[in-house]
Amino acid sequence: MPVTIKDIALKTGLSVSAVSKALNDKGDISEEQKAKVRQIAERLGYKKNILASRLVNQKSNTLGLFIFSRNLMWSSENSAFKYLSTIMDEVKKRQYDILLFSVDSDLANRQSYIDMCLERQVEGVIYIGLGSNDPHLEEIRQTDIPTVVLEHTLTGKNISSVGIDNQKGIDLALNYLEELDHTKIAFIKGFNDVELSQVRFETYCEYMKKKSQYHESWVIQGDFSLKSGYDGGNQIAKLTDKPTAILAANDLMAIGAIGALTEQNISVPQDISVIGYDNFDISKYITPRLTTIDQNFKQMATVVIHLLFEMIQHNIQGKQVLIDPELIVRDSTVKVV
Amino acid sequence: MPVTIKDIALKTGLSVSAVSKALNDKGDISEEQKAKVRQIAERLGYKKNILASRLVNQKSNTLGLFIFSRNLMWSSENSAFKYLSTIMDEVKKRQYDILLFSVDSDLANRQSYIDMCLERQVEGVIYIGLGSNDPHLEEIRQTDIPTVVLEHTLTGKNISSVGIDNQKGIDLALNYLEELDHTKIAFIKGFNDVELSQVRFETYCEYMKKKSQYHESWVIQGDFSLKSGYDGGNQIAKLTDKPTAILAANDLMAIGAIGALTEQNISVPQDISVIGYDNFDISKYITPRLTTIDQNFKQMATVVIHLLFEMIQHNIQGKQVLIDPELIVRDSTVKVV
DNA sequence: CTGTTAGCGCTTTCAT
DNA sequence: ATGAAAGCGCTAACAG
Repeated sequence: MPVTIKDIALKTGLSVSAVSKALNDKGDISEEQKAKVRQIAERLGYKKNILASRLVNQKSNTLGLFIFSRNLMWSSENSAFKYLSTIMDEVKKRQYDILLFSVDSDLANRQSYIDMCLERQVEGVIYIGLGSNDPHLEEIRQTDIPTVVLEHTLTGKNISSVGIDNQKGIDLALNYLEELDHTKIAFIKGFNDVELSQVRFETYCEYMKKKSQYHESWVIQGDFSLKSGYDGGNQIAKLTDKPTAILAANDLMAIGAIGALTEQNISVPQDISVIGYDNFDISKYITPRLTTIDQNFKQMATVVIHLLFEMIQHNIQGKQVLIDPELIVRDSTVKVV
Repeated sequence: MPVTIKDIALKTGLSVSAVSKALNDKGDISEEQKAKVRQIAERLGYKKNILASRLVNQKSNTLGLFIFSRNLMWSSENSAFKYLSTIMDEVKKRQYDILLFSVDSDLANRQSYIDMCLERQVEGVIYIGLGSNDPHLEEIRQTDIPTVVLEHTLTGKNISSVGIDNQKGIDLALNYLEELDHTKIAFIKGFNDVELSQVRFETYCEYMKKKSQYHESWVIQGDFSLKSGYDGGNQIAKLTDKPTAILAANDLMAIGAIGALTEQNISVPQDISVIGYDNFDISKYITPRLTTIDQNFKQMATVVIHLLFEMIQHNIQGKQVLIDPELIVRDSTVKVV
């Protein structure tokens, strides 16, 4: 049996409420008593039962965190982790706890995300990697719990969303390739069911169609994994009408593709230029060093927390924020000869 | 104001206790009433306040999770994430919640990890990436809360630890290099203050000293990051008495080193063989494909959860488990000519 | 300043 | 089968 406030009351001869006041350093209690209580508490090894205090305070000081795309997560190839450290720091600063929620891979069996949060009195929720056809999307939009969605736009009274301006990012890449005289550009897509993937692809499509250079065979379906990029690279290697450049929807697929091309004796960037998206740290260290689009994960995470607490504490309405991406030129892209 | 059990009691004309029984599907309540209660609850949008029920049940159904090495985490280059998905799944299966604890980077300012857990009535704790000179180590060892430590051996009445047999892993690598006739082997170390790093280095030391081939200049201090591997590679490139092989304490440093060597026109593996440790997914896709030591992260995570719940539910004593590593031969290593 | 009382939302004896 | 009452550990309003 852990020691409670009651035990301290008995030992000190004070009332429970006096002890509570002392422990919480309230004003209406003498310094002597405070000292005494603290000393006894220390000696008894007292630890406050935060669950109980949260119940009476009607305040959980807890945030819920959902991370999706588990398949990617498994291989630590998930951008979610890029945000995590910043989120943890910022949340801790504000004295909140984080409940890390899992989601059943079995769609049908899923309990409502909102219910999980409601039952735990969660004050705010963060979603990372939410799918654009997730069955609970509408429910999330309707909820009263302040919510921030990363990498996916969602509007609603208590919803903010933070993402990269993917259209701008892809345009950045495409325009750069244009400067290098590339017109035959292949695209390796990510998962179809996340928004950022759709936007990246659509931006590519529009550009290529505008240039009358859109060819089905240059569009490769990937899933953001290294493996799918590798497979994509092999597929492109087999093409008779090869592109001069490949734009991948993320760095990992770009790296996978480069691996495959290299194996097929197609050299990057001499034969084919490759450009990624994400600016993962590793992209700077592979050979050739990868040209890519930078996302400022840390900035995004900071904005997420800022928006969330604005909603929680000041009841401010949700906002949609798009962060500007940046082109990082390295060695995997070269001018067409 | 959220709807409570009391509201349902009023609406149904039943008592609070009857409603509680109905909601929890207990035996001593008629089926009709159960149905009625459930229907009203549904209509009112009732959600159980789990905090309250945990308080009375004296059971938090919550696990604490600590992830250290934040500096690495920040770049998603942390093996911690490799375990995370499995841990989340297994914990969810058992109907437990996970509290993700942050640790102040400011050592002095740190609240005791144990206190954080105690206050939240956490039933079990998992530590990933605990430093071997963490100030709270002794406290962790003393705690009554069932605890599992990953990647670090720690013994105590309620402590289990799960790790890779790092000595075996490094021996695997070294023996393989020996088969390839390498005698001049450099080593890129990780952080000095985590156990796995120490073991990996010591195993290398012993081997080299046994062969009378140990040279200070072949030992490079890294920190597990790509960058430090890159710097290490540059350092090695400058050596007059160059090694014929580099063993890095993890894949990321190996990849960084390869990057640097390549830039210095030292080709891997023709000039220098490189071998990593971890078998990160990416290692299969870079050029040259990296020879490395595999750690079965998923297996490790499964063991962690198994041990933890054995301790929590069956009061079984903690165990120290070492998982066997495996050598993965790829293209970054070659026989000395 | 200090103690008494009530109560957060839920569960569980124990009568009825 | 149902309800009254007590209580989990803590805090807050109010009296004294």
